[in-house]
This record gives sequence, structure tokens and C-alpha cells, in this order.
Amino acid sequence: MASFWPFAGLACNRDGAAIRLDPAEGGRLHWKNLMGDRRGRQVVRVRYAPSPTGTLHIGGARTALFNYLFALHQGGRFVLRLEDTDRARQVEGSEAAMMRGLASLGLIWDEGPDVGGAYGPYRQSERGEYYRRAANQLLEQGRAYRCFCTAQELADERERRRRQGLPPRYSGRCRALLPEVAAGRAADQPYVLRLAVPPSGSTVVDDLIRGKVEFENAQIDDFVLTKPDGTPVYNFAVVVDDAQMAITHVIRGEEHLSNTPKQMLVAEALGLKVPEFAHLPMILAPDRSKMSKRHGATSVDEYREQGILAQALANYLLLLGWSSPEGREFMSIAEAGQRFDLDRVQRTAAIYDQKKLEWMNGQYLRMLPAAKVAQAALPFVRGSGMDLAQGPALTCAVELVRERSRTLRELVDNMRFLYQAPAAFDPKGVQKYLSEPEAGARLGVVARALKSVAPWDHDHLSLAFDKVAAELGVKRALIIHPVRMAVTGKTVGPGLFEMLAALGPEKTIRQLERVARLLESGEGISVSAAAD
RNA sequence: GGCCCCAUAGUCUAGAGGCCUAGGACGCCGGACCCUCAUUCCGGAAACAGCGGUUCGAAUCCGCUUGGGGCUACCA
Repeated sequence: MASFWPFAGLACNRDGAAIRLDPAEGGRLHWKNLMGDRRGRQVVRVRYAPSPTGTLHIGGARTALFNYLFALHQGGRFVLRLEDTDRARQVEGSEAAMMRGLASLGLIWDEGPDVGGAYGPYRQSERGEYYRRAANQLLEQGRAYRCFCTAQELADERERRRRQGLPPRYSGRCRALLPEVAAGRAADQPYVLRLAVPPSGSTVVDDLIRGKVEFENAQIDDFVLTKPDGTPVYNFAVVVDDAQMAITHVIRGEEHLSNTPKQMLVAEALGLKVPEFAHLPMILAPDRSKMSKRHGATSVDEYREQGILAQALANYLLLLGWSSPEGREFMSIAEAGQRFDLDRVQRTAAIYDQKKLEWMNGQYLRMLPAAKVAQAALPFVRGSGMDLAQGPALTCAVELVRERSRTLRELVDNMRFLYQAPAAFDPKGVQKYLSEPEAGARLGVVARALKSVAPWDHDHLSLAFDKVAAELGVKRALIIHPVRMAVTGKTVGPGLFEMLAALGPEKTIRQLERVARLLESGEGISVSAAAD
């Protein structure tokens, strides 16, 4: 673990590149490529840097995943940094939620606020000293200047320009202030620090996914670096942090592409080397707009609550913007790590598709060992009011119903009858299979016949049904469906014999007799549309 | 408005000038199997946004148009 201020002397670690802040040179930030790996190559370092303003969002999860896979593939390090400079936007518990979300997907960070690392601290709120130093350097060198304009003045200016049909930019008025004058006013007036952006020339972002993108400096206004209280604004903080943390590749969402030239300008003013950039396509909602709450689940937590397995979600996210060279879709994170390459990242925004996610989840439900699925289903079982002691082992129930379930929620729903007798019956099913006058009597006959079935397994049950059908002179299906209805309350479900085998003789017979009695006494059975 | 990015079926994508009468996956439709549903297996409909170039040849290169998205905060 590094001390809070590792810059006295050499700030580096065995991994290689680092910034050095030499007090002898007025605390200037220097980029030093201190050492590479054994072959002299710079070690890859990537980061995921969320702002703790909520839970882990699906887009953020995909960004984190791609960073993680890139590090995995390159043998690099994955860093977690919290961008919490704007205190007003902080959400209580968000930091923990973010970390929980990442961990649940199997994305483990090598360095971060909780585990530490040689380039900490990993919360921007704890890195004030770095920003202060960098800000002072820029001010001293005349690369940044103090701006005393009030929020009202700026708003007025923007409005004026907008009315004239001009882009709403800051005029750069305070840039003309003499340094002595500005320093004097700074004593008793609040101010922000702005970058003195070169009025001409252009800045080229050489993006690993999009190629060279050129921005004219004249289009960029003198943006704010630090607020009146000295806290840094995003475009300033990232640059200082990425450099100090020796980040080699910045892989992030496309919404940051337009910010990149600003960050490069800051880096240039500070004399820092810029990392490589890769801007990932966005993930959009089905209506092509940005994903938000009104589109349903957007956070990793919500997917978990829906009964989506972490593996399935990670696998699905992997496919949003990346494809494997062999065209394989099912892949573990480790397998993806072996293949992951920025060359195969798509440039087009992807629209998120819940159907395919659920399909994929269903596949995982079938592929995974039953014990694993059972474990994942446990929280849902607990929330369902079912008592596992009242029925077969959970793994057994999983085997029985996993094939027709797409989420853990459905899975647990589908196995309910094993642990508690149905409280209500599907009305359509009752109409179709239990409404004939002799329905009750038939169930009674079946119940009686089943009493002598031994051993109680699929084949013997099947034989018993053949016999009863023959005695009654009806087709087998004519008793199979009513029995399924009586036992589960539903018209759909697993094969009847596997189902009864899992249910066991006592409960099967008791339930058949109960329904038979209800039907014959004319009491009727309770019907509910909810029992589907 | 200005600047920037993007454009293969409803959706995710393969495709890096001739291998493309454009391949795969989800979804959809039809069929087979079955005690229902689901699985599985067959089969089907469905796309290179438009227009101009370049080239012997363009989904692939260039330009324009159109459409979508992003940035333009003392948010990140």
C-alpha cells in the first residue's frame, strides 16, 4: 500500500511507468517511463472509473468488462478508481454497490479503494493534493488562468450568444486579466481556474477503435479546471489521475470521445504523455435512446433480482460490441480473455435486447451443474415462501424444471408444486380438463391405482396410467391432463411421470384425493387467473 | 445551432474489392416429436439507408444526402 503522498522522491513501482513529482523542481509533474516489464515493454494498465452516483449500470458493466478483458489478454493490470469529486451528486452506498456489481460479474480489480495499490489513493476525493499541485503548475506557467465571472454572468453570456445564433461558449474574457490583478482579486473573490486553450491549431485523437479524429482547438472554449473550492472538474482530474496512475490505455464509452481533445490539451500543458484511447460504442434502449429506468432494468442489481445469472449477463454483454474470431457466442470470461482484442470491437451503437439475454440465461440454466443452479436459486426460494423441507432436494427440482425456465424466478415458480399444494387452479385448464361430470371419479380411480405402484418411478407410473386408461376405456391423455391439473394447478409443466416421481406417492395421492373430493362434492375448486 | 462519431434483416453480428445468388445468433412463422408446455430437430420469411463517383469488378474505397447517436456544465 502506498502512502498518501508517495511523491517525495520516486513514485513508481515494479510495474513500470509512473509520474514523478520532484519537490526540487517546484513540484512539477513529470512523466517518466521508469521501466517496462522484463522485455522492456511497458506494462498495460487500464482502469474503470465510475462516478458513485447510483448502482452499476449495464453500460458501465460492459465498459468494465472490456477493460478487464483487455488487461487479461495483455497480461496487464485492472484498476478501479472512484470519481467522486462532485459531492453534490454522491449517493450513499453507491460505492459499495458499484463494487458489489463488478465483483458479482467476476471482474476483479488489481488496485482500488478497498484493496489499495501503489498508485493510490483510488478515490478522487482523497487526491486533492495531486490536483492542487497540477493546478498551481498550470497557473504558474500561464497555461491556466483565474476566472472571476459569476454564474449569472456566464448564463447571460450564453443566452446572448444563443440568441445571435452562435455556439454557447465562454468568451475567455478573464484571460485578458493581468496576472498581478487576478492574483490580487483572488485574495477576496471566488474564482475558477480555466485552461488557456490555444486559439488555433488542432488536436488529433488517435483512437484504437475509430482511427484518427481531428478537433479544431478554436472549437474548444477555455473550460473550467477547478471549482472555487479548488476541487477539480472531470476533464482535469482524469488527466492527472490517469497519468499518475500510469494508465496506458483509456477504454471508455463513446460519450467521452468529444472530451478527449480537452484532456489531451490539459496533458500537453502539464507536459504529460497521453495514454492510448479506445472509445466503445454506446448501448442504447430499444427505442434508440439512452437507456433509462423507463426501459426496465438497467442496473446489474436489477438483473440479478430478475433471476439472470451473472455468467449469462457477462456473456451477453460481451456480445454487445465484440465478436469472437471463430464466431462463438458462448464463452466464459476466461475464454473471452484469451481472445479479446480491440480490433474486433464494433463502432456502431448496440441496442440492448432483453429477449436474447433471457434466452442466453436459459441456456446457462441448462448447461450449469444442477448444484450451481440450485445455489443461485436459493435466494429466490427463500423469497417465495416455499419450505424446502416439504419436498425433494432442490437440485432434483432444478433438474426437473430447468429446461423450461429462462430466469431463476421462473425456475422457482415452476417447481413450487413440489413444495406446496396449489392454492388455485388455472381456469382455462379447469374448463378443459376437470369440468366433465366424471372427472372427479376418474381422479379417484387414478389415486387408488397409484397406491399399489412400487417402486415409485417414471416407468412404473407410466405402466399404471396405461392400466387405468385401459380399465376406464379412455385414451391415456384423458387422464394425464386432469392429473397434471390436480397436482400443479396448471396445464403446462414437465412430463407427468417425472413430475409425479419427484413429488412422491404420499403427496400425489393425497392431492388427487383432495381434488376428487372437491369435484364430486360439488364444492368446486378455487380458480385463479394468476395460477398460470 | 456548432463540432464529432456511426450506418449489413426487428435485434446482436460475420464480412477488411472478386470466395456474397451476403454467413451465424436471438426473435418471428411453419413442420416433426410428445401427455401439455418447453427442449430438440428440420424448413421459411427477413438486411448491405439513398444517390453519385473510383474500378474490369464494390456490402467492402471516396463524396454528398438522409437517418441515428454523442459532446457543447463550476456532471462524469
